[in-house]
Amino acid sequence: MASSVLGGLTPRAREIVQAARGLLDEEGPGALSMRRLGERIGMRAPSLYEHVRDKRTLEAALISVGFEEQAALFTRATDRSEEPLIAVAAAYREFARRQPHLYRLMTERPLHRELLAPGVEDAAALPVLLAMGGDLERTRALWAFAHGMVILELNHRFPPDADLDDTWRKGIEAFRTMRPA
Amino acid sequence: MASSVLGGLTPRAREIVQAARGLLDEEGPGALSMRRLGERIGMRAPSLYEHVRDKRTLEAALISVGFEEQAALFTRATDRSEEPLIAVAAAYREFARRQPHLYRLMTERPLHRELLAPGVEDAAALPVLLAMGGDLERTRALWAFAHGMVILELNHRFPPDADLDDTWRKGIEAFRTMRPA
DNA sequence: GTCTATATCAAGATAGAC
DNA sequence: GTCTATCTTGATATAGAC
Repeated sequence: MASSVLGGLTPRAREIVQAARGLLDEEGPGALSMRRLGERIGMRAPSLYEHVRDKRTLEAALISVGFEEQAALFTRATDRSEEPLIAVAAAYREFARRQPHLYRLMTERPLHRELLAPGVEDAAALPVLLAMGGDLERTRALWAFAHGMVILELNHRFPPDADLDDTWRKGIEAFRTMRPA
Repeated sequence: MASSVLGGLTPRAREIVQAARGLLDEEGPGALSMRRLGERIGMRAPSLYEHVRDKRTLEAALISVGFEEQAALFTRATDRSEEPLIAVAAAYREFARRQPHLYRLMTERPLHRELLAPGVEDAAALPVLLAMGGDLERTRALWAFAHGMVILELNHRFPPDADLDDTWRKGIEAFRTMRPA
């Protein structure tokens, strides 16, 4: 079991969460309704409530899995890298581009941290913090830059002629070369 | 007339857009329904359609006004400033904090540029570009940082103990001290 | 454990009377 | 120009039968 979050569920609940993930990935958060979810696994929507508490809890499970995947991806990217900051930024962007809908779900609303699997958020943040030499505020500033880049791109807010690879490079360079406080 | 966007509307349409702005500012995008809007100005929802094409067009009018306000605010902040980059960043943050719901409306979805008043988007961007010495890609990187900071703060995504003033300072410093490409 | 039926709520938009 | 009535769609969630 790659995910300890999924591993902690009953088989039917796991099936539901996995179906939710498929629906989310394929059609976005707007398509993630209990009805559509029921359709996907051949069950009426009301029956889902026998296995998952409510929709918020279901979304929290998806978010927990997302954090697990980020933690693995970021750790792999920074391990043995000579430029961990560049590597983790590339990994961050890659995660968001490959799973844009999950990324939105994870960032566009307040986190219900009490519904998350314990520790998953910190586990995802740790490799980024290490890549920034342990400086919390600089790490958050880098995160803001990376999130801004990713979400503005997903929202098609950059002008069509923007050279985003170059923008990424210059932004990262700003953080990489700044002298420690 | 402070706004050329509002100035171009019939009186009734202007009244509707202004009521929409009030509703948005007070209760957020979720409360901005044609029904609620009708209530606010003492008119049934269907009658609104005599004055505004549809909801998307109405939202686009609000966004155009937002860009006008940003342009004025950013220009005022950078004029005669000795540190225009710091000044424009502060103004950007101030705009978002003072009108969080309008800010969301302006950034969280793809822009329907064809529905905007011509030129308003560029007018808001220009003072930022000037503050960055005319470098487009660096300006976009700064924008991504500022947007990331603002939207993560609005979404309550930073941990409660985060010192956001300090994070802003460090992020801006990274961009301010970076050597030109 | 799953079903049907239903409660409740809210949305955008149109037809046609006045 | 505004109204009432309505269409169409969709959501989360519960009650109670099987």
